[in-house]
Amino acid sequence: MSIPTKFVPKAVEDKWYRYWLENDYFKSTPDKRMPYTIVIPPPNVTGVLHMGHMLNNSLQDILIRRARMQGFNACWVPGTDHASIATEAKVVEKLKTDGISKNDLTREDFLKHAWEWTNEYGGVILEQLKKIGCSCDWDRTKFTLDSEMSKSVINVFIDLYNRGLIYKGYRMVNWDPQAQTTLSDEEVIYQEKSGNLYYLSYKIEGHDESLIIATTRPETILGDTAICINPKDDRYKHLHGKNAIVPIVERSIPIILDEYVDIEFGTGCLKVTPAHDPNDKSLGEKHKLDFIDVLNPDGTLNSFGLHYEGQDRFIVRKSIVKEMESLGCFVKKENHLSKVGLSERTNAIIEPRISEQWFLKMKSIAKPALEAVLETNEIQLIPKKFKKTYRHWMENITDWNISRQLWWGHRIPVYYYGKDNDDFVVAESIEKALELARVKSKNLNISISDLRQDDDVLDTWFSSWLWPISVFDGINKPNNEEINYYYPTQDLVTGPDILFFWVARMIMAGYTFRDKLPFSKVYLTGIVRDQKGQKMSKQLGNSPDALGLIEEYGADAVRVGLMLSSVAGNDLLFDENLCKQGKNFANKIWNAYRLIDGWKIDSKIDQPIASKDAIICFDNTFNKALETINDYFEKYKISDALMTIYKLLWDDFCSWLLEVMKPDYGSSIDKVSIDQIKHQFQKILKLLHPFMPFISEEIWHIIKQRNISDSLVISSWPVFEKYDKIVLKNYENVKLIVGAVRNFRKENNLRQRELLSLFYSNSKTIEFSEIISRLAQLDKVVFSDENNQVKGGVFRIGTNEFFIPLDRKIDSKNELNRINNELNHLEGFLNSILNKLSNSQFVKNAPNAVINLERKKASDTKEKIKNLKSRLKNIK
RNA sequence: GGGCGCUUAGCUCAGUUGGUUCAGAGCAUUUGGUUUACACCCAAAGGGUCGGGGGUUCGAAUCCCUCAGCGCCCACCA
Repeated sequence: MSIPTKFVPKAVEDKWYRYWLENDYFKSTPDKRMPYTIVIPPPNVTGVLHMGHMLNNSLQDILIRRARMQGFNACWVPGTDHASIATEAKVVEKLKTDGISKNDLTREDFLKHAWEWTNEYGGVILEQLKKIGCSCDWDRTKFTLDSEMSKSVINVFIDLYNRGLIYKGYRMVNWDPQAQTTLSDEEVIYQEKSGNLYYLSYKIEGHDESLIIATTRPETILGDTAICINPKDDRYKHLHGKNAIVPIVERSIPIILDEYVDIEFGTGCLKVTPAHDPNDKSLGEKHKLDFIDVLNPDGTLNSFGLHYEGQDRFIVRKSIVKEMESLGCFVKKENHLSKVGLSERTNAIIEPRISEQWFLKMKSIAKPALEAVLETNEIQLIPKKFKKTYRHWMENITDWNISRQLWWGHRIPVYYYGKDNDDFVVAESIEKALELARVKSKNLNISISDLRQDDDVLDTWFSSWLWPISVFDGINKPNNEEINYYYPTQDLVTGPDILFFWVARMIMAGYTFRDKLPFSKVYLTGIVRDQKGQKMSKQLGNSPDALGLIEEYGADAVRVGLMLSSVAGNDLLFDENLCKQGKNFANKIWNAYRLIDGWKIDSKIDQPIASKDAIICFDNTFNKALETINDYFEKYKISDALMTIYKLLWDDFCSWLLEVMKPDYGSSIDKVSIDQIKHQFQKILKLLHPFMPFISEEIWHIIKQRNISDSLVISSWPVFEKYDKIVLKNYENVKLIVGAVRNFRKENNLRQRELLSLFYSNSKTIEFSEIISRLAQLDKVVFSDENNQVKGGVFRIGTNEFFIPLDRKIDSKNELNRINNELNHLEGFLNSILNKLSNSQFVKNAPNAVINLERKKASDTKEKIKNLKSRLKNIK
């Protein structure tokens, strides 16, 4: 036999992927069918495939492949995200290794480098997705910086501005003094660091008395504009309404009252520096304090720093303490553990800094998005537990800071024409801006050279929140055929970590720009962790090489490995052993095919009854499994669906069906049987296809029969047919009997192939006895009520008693033990039932069905006990 | 600090509205097997007071309270 005993994935994966592409099986265009659409969560354009992507995209592929087989017009739109911050940082770093500093480049030059980088590395990840079998419509590939996509973003900005939802405001941002840029909150890593807490005294105006504040950042003293105390703090009641004097600058500042101050912490007196601390900023706004910024962008003090101007903030921290000492204002210092924000990129200590940013008002657009998930259930989150998190965020939503001080991204379409803060217009092009500026300023002399576009770009999410709409160009051409057909999409598969950043905002965008939901189901995967429960990351180096895994185990196996452990919303502890399990499974499938393929067919042989019965049993089993699998899919229990298929193939198909139908060595199989087996196998391959597309397609093509469509990928999902519960019950019984005979052999050290006979009593017929004979190596399975006369072994299944004559000493000790154990168990069980039934409360309160059930249990158990006891007597 | 969630077999997890023998699955482990598809195999076995305590109920893994441990999100103490 030339077929290898082990499945070799490499040999088939590329072949079939190419074949699918060549035949345009993944392509979708609007037609009469119902659409089933998924938009991919666009990975970073310069990213490389990691385990999270594998999980995510395998799931999407499973959903889309099944939908395709179900007859939907399946459309999976792929693409990549420009990922402003991450990409810009990478480019900056790369330039640095080439000896180029970003600060030395013009915006245009920098963007040229960035595009070069993007064109070189961009899309690598999409190629990697193909390796795991993703059936995206690649002709639709989008990039968030494509001109069409850009236009959508700009149009949306203009639209929102015109609706009065976008405004300019001041906000405290994370400033990286080393890179001289703002960072998003996500790029700030908080670390516990031990530092000092300095106690310093401030004079009270018009008094001899002082008050003592505690601070970790003495260098910001020069920016103090108030002292804050808790109004309930009895120690300081006498200070209400007074002023204090900031040492060194000798500035008089008010003593304000706010419950924000923790009486317990430090001295209960807080110095307020609104320009350098987010909390102080809100105090400053609330109490209308002055904002004094004492820092330059590079982290040195500015002119407000007086004689410290030009010195680094950390040097000033030390010297200012010394100066305070000499002034007699220093009281003491304590060790203090505090969290310090560090830049993820440069490791520099972040300075909170107030700057001008663009904001989007969220309250009004959040409303329909909140209702859709919590009230109408138009959009479902899977699992449901995320609804609460979603609500919490949406109800407390704050305005969205959409500007970033970066170059790589969609530049904010705001053009300034004058010196005033309000001298700007919002327009899609500079020409248009000129027109508007002339109108707004009533100055026709303004020319293009007078216009200056805002330097900032938009937050990356400000483009990705449009993704389900913009990939179909639904912003620019709101009535085009594609958007009307594909939108709203069906399922979105993504991680819970971007529920707010992305999912919630897409929902808001959907209702804001199309008045419709963007998708109806959101499947939130877990985060892939290693076995210690740590998040997989490059820094930790605990992330397995995704492509390496495919290389080692095969794409199908890796997909199975991931799916076996992935319950929606639960983090999964990734274990390479799961891939091994997937590989073993692939091999099992492969060998099932090898077995079938190796049989000689003889069309003159009649089909044995056992084979005919086995097919009946399997067919019913299949339909029951199909019902379960479909139900699991409905509930997005993908791993359960896979496990059901796994067991269907491994246990029911291989261990039972094939074992029954396998012709004896050297014999041939009849035509009917082989056709039926292939038919059943093909149905399983269909179920398998979404999970294991490559191996299923490979085997499909080898065993396919003439009247069957070309490719599995476009074949139809099996249609559920009603199954016969009685058949299944009898089949279960068969399995129990076979198992019992096998046990009997084992206990008595009988050889596998030694023929035995089986007699049974208490039941006139045993269904599918031919199957039992074949699998348990019996010459007959017959009814007899006289089996007790002969020597042999006995076992019981349900109420039926079985007897195997054996002309040889059998080990009755085992049997005695077993019967006694069972008797004990049954008697205890019976007792508990009888207790229950004699409990008047139970009889009074429990529903009739439950009571009847208990009665039936009691009588069944009594019967069993009676049988066992008579058995016991006979053995003795 | 605020909010949410979790705790079931050695591991990863199922367990619908409380009610059949409901305590489950896969993997792992142990034992036994195989000249006739697959040792990436076959057949079987062991293994859990459902985190602790209390309550509601005729009846609790399931509902309530409480304690302990773990995790996530948000806001962060000068």
